[in-house]
Amino acid sequence: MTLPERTVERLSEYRRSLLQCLEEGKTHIFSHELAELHHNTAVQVRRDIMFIGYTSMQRKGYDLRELVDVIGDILDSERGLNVAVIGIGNLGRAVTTYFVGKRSKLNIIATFDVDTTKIDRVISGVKCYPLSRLNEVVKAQQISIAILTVPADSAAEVTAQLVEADIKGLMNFTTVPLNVPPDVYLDEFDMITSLEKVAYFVKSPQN
Amino acid sequence: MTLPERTVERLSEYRRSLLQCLEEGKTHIFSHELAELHHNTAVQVRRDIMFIGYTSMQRKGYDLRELVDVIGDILDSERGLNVAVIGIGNLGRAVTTYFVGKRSKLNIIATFDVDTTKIDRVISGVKCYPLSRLNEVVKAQQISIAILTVPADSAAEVTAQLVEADIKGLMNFTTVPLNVPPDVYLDEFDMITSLEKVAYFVKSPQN
DNA sequence: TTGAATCTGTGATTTAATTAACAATATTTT
DNA sequence: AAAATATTGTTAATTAAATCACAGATTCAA
Repeated sequence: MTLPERTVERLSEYRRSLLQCLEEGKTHIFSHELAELHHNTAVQVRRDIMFIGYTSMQRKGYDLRELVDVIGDILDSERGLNVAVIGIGNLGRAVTTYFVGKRSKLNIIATFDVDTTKIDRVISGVKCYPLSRLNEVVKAQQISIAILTVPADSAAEVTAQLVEADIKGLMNFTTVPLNVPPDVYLDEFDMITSLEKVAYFVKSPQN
Repeated sequence: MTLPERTVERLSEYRRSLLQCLEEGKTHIFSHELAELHHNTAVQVRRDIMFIGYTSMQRKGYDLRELVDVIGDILDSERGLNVAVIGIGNLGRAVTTYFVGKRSKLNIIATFDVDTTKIDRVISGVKCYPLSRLNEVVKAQQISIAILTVPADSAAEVTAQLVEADIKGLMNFTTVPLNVPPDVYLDEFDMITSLEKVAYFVKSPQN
C-alpha cells in the first residue's frame, strides 16, 4: 500500500508540529487542534492518520509520542538515507545549513561544486567535493538522494551524471525540467513558477 | 473564470520553454513537443491551452509568439507587481539574485532584515531596509507580494506585520505554517517536507 | 446511571484533475 | 483530387483528493 502524495506531505508537516507540542509538555492532541495548526480540517487529519493505521485513545485525542513514532515508521527508512547537495551557491548553502543538525533520518553527507575554490571547504560541517568526483563519491558513500542547486545551464548534464551514479531520488531546484528514468523519483520546485502563481492569484482572487 | 491552480503553474513553465524555443529561432510548436519538454502529455498541454482560449493554426502547431503573449495576458498584470524579500540570509539572497534581471512583470524592489549590518547594503541591485520600516516601505512602494525567508522563530510575527501592511500574496519558505486572512494568497514551500517526501518515495516506489 | 456532549473512524458523496476517445480540419502523398 | 496522415479541440470517462455525514465509543454532568 502506498500513501497519497499529499498525505505524505502532510504527515511530514504534522510530525514537526507534534514534536513541537511534545517539547511544550503536551501529551495528547485532538484532530481539530492539529488541523488548526496547519490550515486544514479535522476530517483531513483523521483521514491521513487513518491511512497510516494508527488509532487513538478514544476521546483523549492522539498520543503525541505514539503518533510521532508511527509517522516515523512510515516516513523514515530504518538506517536513514544519505543526501548530497549539488551546487554550493547561495541556494545550496541555504539548503545545507538548513538541514544540518535537524534530527532526521536524512543525512547530508556531501556537497559538490565545480568552483575549485570551494573544494574541500566545509559548509556547515559537510565537505565539498569537486563535481568531477560525483560518480565516485556518490557510489562510495551510498548517496541515494541529490538536491540539485546548480545553475540552469548545467542542470541537464549533472542530472545525467547523477542518474549514471544510480541516484534514487532527486529534488530539483533549477528551473530546467529534467528527464530521469521512471525508477528515479523526481520532485521539482520552481521558484519562478511559484511566484508567478502567487502573482496570478493576487491579481485574480478566486473566491 | 479562474484557472485551475495546476494549470497556472504549467502555463508559467510552458512560457519559459516557449521563450527558449523562440530564441532558438523556432516559430511554431506542437502540443506533443511542448509536452515532451515538460513531463506531461500532449492532451494535458492542449487542455491547458484550451483553458486560456487560444487556438492554433490547425495542423501547424501553436504560434510561439502568439502563445507567449496570450500566456502573458493571463499571468502578468498590466503594470507589474512589486515584490519584497524578507530576510536576507542565504536563502533570501538566493531568491533575490535569482529573480533580478529575469525579464518579468515581477519586480523585487526591496529586501528587509533585522541584522543592522545588512541595512542599506545592496543585494543584486536591491536595497535592504531595516525590518522596523517594513510597514512604511511596503505601503510607500506599493509592494503586494512578499517572499518570506526569515528564521522560523520570527516567521509568525513578521507575517502579522505583513498582513498589517496589507500585503496581498505571500510565498512562505519557512517551515512554520502561517495564518493569514482569506484574502491573502498564501503559497508555502517547505524544504523539509519536500525532501521527506522524496525519501518516502525512494524507500517505497509506487509503481 | 441516564442523558447529553464530544471526538474518532469510515462509508458515501462531491469536487478537482487527468486521461481517453474521437470528430473536425488541415496537410501531404499518390 | 482522392486517400492517407497528422494534429487540434472537446466531450466523456476515469482517477485522485477532499468533504460530508453519521455510527460508535468515551467522558462528563446531573
